[in-house]
Amino acid sequence: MNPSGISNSVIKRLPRYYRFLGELKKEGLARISSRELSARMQLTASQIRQDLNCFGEFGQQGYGYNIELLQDEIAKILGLDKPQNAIIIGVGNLGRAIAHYINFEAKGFHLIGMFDAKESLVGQMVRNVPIRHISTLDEFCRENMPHAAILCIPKEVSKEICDQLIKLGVKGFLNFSHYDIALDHPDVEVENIHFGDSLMRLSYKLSN
Amino acid sequence: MNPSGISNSVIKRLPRYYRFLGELKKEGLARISSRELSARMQLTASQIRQDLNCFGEFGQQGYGYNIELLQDEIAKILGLDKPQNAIIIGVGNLGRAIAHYINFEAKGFHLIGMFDAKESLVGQMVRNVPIRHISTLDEFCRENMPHAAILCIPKEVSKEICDQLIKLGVKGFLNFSHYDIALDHPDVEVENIHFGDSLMRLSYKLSN
DNA sequence: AAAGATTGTTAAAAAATTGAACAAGTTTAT
DNA sequence: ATAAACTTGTTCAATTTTTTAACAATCTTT
Repeated sequence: MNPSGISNSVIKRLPRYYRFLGELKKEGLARISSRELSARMQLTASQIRQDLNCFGEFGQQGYGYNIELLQDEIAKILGLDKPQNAIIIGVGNLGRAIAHYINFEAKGFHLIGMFDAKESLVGQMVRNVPIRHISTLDEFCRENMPHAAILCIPKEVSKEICDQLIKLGVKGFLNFSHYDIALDHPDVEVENIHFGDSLMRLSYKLSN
Repeated sequence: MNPSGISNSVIKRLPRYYRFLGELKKEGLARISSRELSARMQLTASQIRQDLNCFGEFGQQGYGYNIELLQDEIAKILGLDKPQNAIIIGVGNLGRAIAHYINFEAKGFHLIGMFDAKESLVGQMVRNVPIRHISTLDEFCRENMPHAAILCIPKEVSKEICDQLIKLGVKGFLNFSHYDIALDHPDVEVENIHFGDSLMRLSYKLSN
């Protein structure tokens, strides 16, 4: 069990609930029962009720759940209603794609800066956010206090930047590098996305 | 337990073992014991021995593991020694970044094609692979038999393309879209990467 | 006011994961 | 050559996690 008292598998499922509820809303539906939702999501109704019950009582007997209301509640649970400032470190192909591709506001974050070591990139705007030189990171963080950093840099430079960011008060990382942040900094929240690992697992599954 | 008889958590750890062994090799080391490796990876020695024992006996009493040999064995387990043909569907910011950023050959795949619906992209080369028009997908697949597809397209078009690809014999997906492939096609191998979900989980962790 | 539906909650069952222990076999040092 | 020090593969038990089933309480609908 987590420090929070909520198991990891529940937390992992939350964004999916959020997404499905968004779709139901789009379909114009107003209410849904755990049984209907379970059929759609390929879960058991029991599991859905239990998952939600970790955080409160959002349904009504005989009625089910109000879709919009439940989605809002899950948004609150996920903290989406209080966006946190985030910066992107590394604006190569990946960093740039992330900046373009992701709707940060809808995922609980507000992108306030991008940093790279390449002088030629400095000053460029991506989605109204300017690329700054990595040497200005300290100053920027002291002034703007980002909560989270998205690491789109190679493993080799990750440790140094991480140390720096953590000293500056950054508490969370979306980590695309293969540097093991959590191992060196157990006090910090990390979400890892490792394309390579995912591909290797796919390779495994296809080979066996 | 999996069809294969190997638990998911073991499979999830395999790429990390592979990476760590690669680093040890780079450091010029030739052998390592489960205890040393466990200290580096923040696991128990027992777990490492048990994980490896799922696939065979790769160590020697009193000696430990030969690093290069063990890495090779894990490569074989992951199927990295027999690269599978892969295609990228959707060459927007994300697809392009993936194509540039990932060393497919090192992860068990061989990138043989990229597809997009935008005429203006057709003919462009990315890493020596040409972008083709999505209308030529059928023909291409029948001739080249890709095993895996990397979906860098929006949810709305994913279902249709998936159906098409599966009919054409594609067995594995690296899925960046929010379409639930596994739900409609339980017979197919899928690795999901959902940036949005990861960000929301990070938001949750930072808010609680 | 009765019938039907569905939640929140509890408790049990099942499954997965972890950790400790040790015989058997290797290596290293003397 | 021998003994001491290591380290694996493997087993077993313990723990934890996850899932499922069940039902009283309560709401909705007719």
